[in-house]
Amino acid sequence: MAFTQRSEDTRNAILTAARRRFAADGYERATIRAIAADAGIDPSMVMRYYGSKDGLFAAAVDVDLEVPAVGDLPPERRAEVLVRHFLSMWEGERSSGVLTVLLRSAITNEAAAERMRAVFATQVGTTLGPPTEEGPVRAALVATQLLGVALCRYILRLPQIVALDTEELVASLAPTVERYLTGPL
Amino acid sequence: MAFTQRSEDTRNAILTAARRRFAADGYERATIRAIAADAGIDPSMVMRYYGSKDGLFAAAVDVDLEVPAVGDLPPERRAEVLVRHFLSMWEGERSSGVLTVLLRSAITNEAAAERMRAVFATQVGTTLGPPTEEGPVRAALVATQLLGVALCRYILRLPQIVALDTEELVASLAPTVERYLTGPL
DNA sequence: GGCGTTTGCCAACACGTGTTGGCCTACACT
DNA sequence: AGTGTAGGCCAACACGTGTTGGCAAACGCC
Repeated sequence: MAFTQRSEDTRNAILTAARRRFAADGYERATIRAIAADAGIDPSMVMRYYGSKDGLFAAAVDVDLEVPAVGDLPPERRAEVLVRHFLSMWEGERSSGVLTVLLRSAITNEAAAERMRAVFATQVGTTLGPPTEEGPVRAALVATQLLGVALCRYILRLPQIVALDTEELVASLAPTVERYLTGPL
Repeated sequence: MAFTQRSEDTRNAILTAARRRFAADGYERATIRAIAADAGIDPSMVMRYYGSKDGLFAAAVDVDLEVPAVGDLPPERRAEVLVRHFLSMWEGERSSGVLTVLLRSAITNEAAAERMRAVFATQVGTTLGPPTEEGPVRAALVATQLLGVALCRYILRLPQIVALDTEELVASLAPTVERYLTGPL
């Protein structure tokens, strides 16, 4: 695959358009026709390149969270680093909505939910510190808070949460995350 | 409307089936035909009783959160009462999945998201205490944590969160909620 | 320059959807 | 018992969907 430059270009154009549409409309409402129109090509090309809508979705949702190894940091800094990284992943241009796609469709699509659990298990549960008995539970509690913020801020768009800037969010969330990481259970 | 008993029965049968289908499949995947089949009647009846799929959805998602007026309680008890109430609303049989419907479809359906913001604004934002300047922000922060838990527990079904029982959840979440209600911003 | 492969578009299919109108049936009321 | 009204089903429509096959054009290579 990927011989010529031209094919790679449209391939990426499709993927970008797909992520934007999936992020904006969710899996079911995002139509192949709309994605193709955004990419400026014919719907049948999407099929040729990605096989099916499911195949395109799988490609669009293939993401690396790049969770930093906070285990090496002093305990009192871990929470802040995590919150900052998480927010920057969501705000970042380069992610181009992958996380929105993942979360949004994990909610309506069981396959996507399974993928999300896998992402969590492999990329989050293991990197929060030394593998102790209670590590995964702590990581999951952190996830409830961070995903809750993402949900309210980027999907439901609760005005009060949207209005907060990064620093205010960090100040509010970091103590919570810190307590989940180090406090009693 | 609602003259005979028979019509009221099938009306409720439709609504129950609709809630279950909407909760299980989301707005787009839940088809009127499937809902009608579950209710044991003809698809056209759904139209006659609720006008359209949107109308049915609006009826299915019409919910009262019954948020207790925690403003009257001593501050240190408010968080625990809120968390307990929230969890019991989700676990409760009587809700028959209304909250799942609301959250799940608020994510793919902009109308549902708007409704969710409205529910939050009218039923949550006002009942958490005396109407101060920063009240709504505090309520919204509480929402991020509680909705995050609901998301991970009832929709994504993160194993670590599903495994916790009510008491463990309350013990973990109440301090967070308490800090959002009373701590510094 | 000629030729095979790739890139792309067009038109169409098969299917499932929300929605509608017409018809039969059973109830309620006098 | 007779009759009007409401409850219910059937068949169909119009539409948008994912997907497919065939055909024109552009490219890379000899």
